[in-house]
Order: sequence, then C-alpha cells, then structure tokens
Amino acid sequence: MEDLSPFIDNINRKTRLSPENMALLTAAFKVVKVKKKQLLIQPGFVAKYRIYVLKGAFHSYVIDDKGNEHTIQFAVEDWWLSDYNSYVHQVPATQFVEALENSTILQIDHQAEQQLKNTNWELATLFRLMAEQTAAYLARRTVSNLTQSAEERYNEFVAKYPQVLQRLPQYALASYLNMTREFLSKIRNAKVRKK
Amino acid sequence: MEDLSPFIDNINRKTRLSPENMALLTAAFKVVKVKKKQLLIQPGFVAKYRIYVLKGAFHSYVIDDKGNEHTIQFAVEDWWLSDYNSYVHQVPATQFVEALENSTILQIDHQAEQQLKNTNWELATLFRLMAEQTAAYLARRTVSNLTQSAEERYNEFVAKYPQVLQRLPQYALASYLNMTREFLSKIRNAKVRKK
DNA sequence: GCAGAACGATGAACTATCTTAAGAAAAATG
DNA sequence: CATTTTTCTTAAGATAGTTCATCGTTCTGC
Repeated sequence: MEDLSPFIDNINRKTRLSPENMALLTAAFKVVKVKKKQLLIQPGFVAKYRIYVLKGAFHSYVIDDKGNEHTIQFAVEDWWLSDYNSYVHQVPATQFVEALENSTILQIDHQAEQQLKNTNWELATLFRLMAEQTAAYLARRTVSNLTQSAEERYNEFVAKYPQVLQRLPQYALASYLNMTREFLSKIRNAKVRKK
Repeated sequence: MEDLSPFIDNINRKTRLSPENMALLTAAFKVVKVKKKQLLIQPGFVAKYRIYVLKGAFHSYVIDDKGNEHTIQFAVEDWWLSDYNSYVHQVPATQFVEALENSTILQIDHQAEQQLKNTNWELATLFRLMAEQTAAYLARRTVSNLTQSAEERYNEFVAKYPQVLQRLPQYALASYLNMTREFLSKIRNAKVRKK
C-alpha cells in the first residue's frame, strides 16, 4: 500500500476538505507504477488523465517539424502534470508525457473528475483552485520566457529548483530553458571556471 | 446604457446560467470607460479587477531590468485580461495593463468574484471553466514560444488574428512575439517583396 | 561483464536576431 | 494646419545562440 500523505497534504494546502470528501477524492485517484521511458500521454491521443507524482520524475515535451524535442514541463514528487490543453478540452494531445525515472503516480481520469466537479461543491472548488494556480504559474513562466536571456533562465532555474536540477538529464533541461544542450553545457562550464 | 449582449454571449458559450444567475453576474460587473494610454493595472499594486473588453483594445506588458517593454497579452473586443498571477494570488502585480485605444470595459473586483464563487454553484462553475481555459491557452502559447522561430510566430499570429493585427502598434506586437520592432519590420518587408 | 546506446563536453564555423543610429512617415496636440 | 511626439523603416556592425562533427563517459539490456 502506498503512503498517500504527500498527496493529502498537497490538497490540504489548497483548500480544506471534509474527511468524507477527502475520501471521495482519494478514491477517484488510482495508484500506478510506471517504468523509466514509459509514456503516459502521446500526441494524437486525448489526454485521459490528470497526474500527481508520488515518487519519481517526468517531463512533458513536444517534437517540432524539424524533429527537435522541446520540454514543456517537469514534474517530480508532489507536482502535477498533464497536457492541459488536451485534458481540459478533450482534444488530441500534442505533447508526450514521459517518465524520466521509475515512478509512482496518482491519476484521475477526466470523466471521474467531471463527475466529482458536477456533484460536489468542495471538490469543484478544489479543481477551480488548481486551474487558477496552473494559469498563474503559466503566466509567470510566459513572462520569464519573454524577458530573460538563456543564461538568466538557467540561473533562475538553479536558484528555484536546486534539488530538481540533479535529477534531470541536461538535454531535457536545455530544451525547457529554450536553448540547445551544447549552449547549456557552455554556460555551466563558464560558471565552473569562474569559481 | 451599454449593450451587454457580447458579454452575455461570451458567458453563454462557456456554460449555461439561469436567468437569475446571469443577472447576479452582470450586476457584479461595472461598466468603465477608459482613455487611450490609461493604466488599469500597475506593478506594485495588487490587481483588483478581472477585465472583459466590450469595446477597444489593451495590452499588458512588463518592463525588464534593461528598461525594455515586453507585451504579455493583448485583448480586443470580447477578450478577457488581467495580471493573472496578481489577481489570483492577490499579490502585487508585475504587469502594466494599458489601453491602446479609448475603450469600454466590464470589470469585476476580486472580492465580489470570491463572494459569487463561494455562494453560487453555477457561477463557481463558470469561473472554474474560465481558469481552465486560461490555463489551456497559456499552455498552447508556451509551446508555440518554445518551438517556433520569430518568423513562424509572426505567421501564426497573422493567420490567427488577422483583424487584430491592424489595430496593434507594431512595437507591441514585436515584443509579444519576442523580437525587436526592427526585426519585425524586416520580416514584414521581406514578405511584401516576395509577392 | 560486454556491446551498443544515450549522454555530456568541446571547439569551430555559421546564422538568426539584436543594437545602434538616423531619417521618413504617421499621429497627436495645440 | 504647423509643430511636436510617437511610430516605423532601413542598414551596418555586433553577439547570443545554433549546428555540426568528434570524443570521452556513463547507462542499459542482454
């Protein structure tokens, strides 16, 4: 049996649920184990799940016309992810969501989420707060993408997510920061020399 | 008296409200006229309002360390905008929201919105759908920022918002597309010559 | 425990985009 | 409608970031 307490804490930080509703919510999420490199979401298929990471690491990415991979989002323990556009509108995904390590997730399917939102005030509020926070996060990210240079984006990431840094392959981080792996390598090395 | 039908249609496209709730909602929004160049939101102040554009045009932007302006978002008739991070979390804004033309807006203040969401199921659902759609939109924008070149971003904008194009100052569009005005000028001109 | 694949580092040549500067056009203002 | 201010264009030189090719290192599956 998995320990769901990180998940429960995560929810409690967003809103206060009655014990019954917390039980309803956790019952709607399924524990799933996935192996490194396994895909949870693939372009062409509708994203069926909203995903919470209990243990492990993921990234979501797209592949552009030239065949280059671009990481859109990371998620490690206690983070959420999906292809939001696909999940919200139930249209075919454009993103891959791939495990970077062997991982354990909680997933809720779209239909179950709709059902909860349509019948339960507290849970509807919870999902609203999640959507608002996702929007606020993406807005901040858009600003940082528009205003910072490659090196500044790297520095910001290091400062914000030092623990995450260790666990990510550099090619994924590079594409998340919107630069080539070679250039990221260069930046990192220039830093080391300075010290 | 202003004609609110575009607003009402906008809401109806998101969800079906009872006449009473539609009345409650429209009562919570105030009609405000603003002059070109007027600021609705300013860095340092908490964004008090969620804004719907009835008539006119706006852009939101930030100013970076070097003093350069970066447009984050546009809005013309029938669009919504705010500094979402500031509005959602009620923290000081980082963005300006400025009128590009003399305009008429509908605005709801954060407290009134909370009140409606806390007491009314249908309206809570409406605001949840709005947050979800905002998140999905920002996710799409993030992808396009990460995967496309300057010229491709311009082409995409032209294809998607041809009518909007005419009404925006080029310097605002350039910074929205994450390039200098000079470079945008070059791209446009290269196109004209090809024809 | 080995072979092949995936990952990261490095350097040289290249290119997309920026910077600066100056003039032309357009719009706002009195 | 003349003047001032703002916006757009053009062009030359500068640079951040890419591409390509190569090599050492570390995973990974069998």
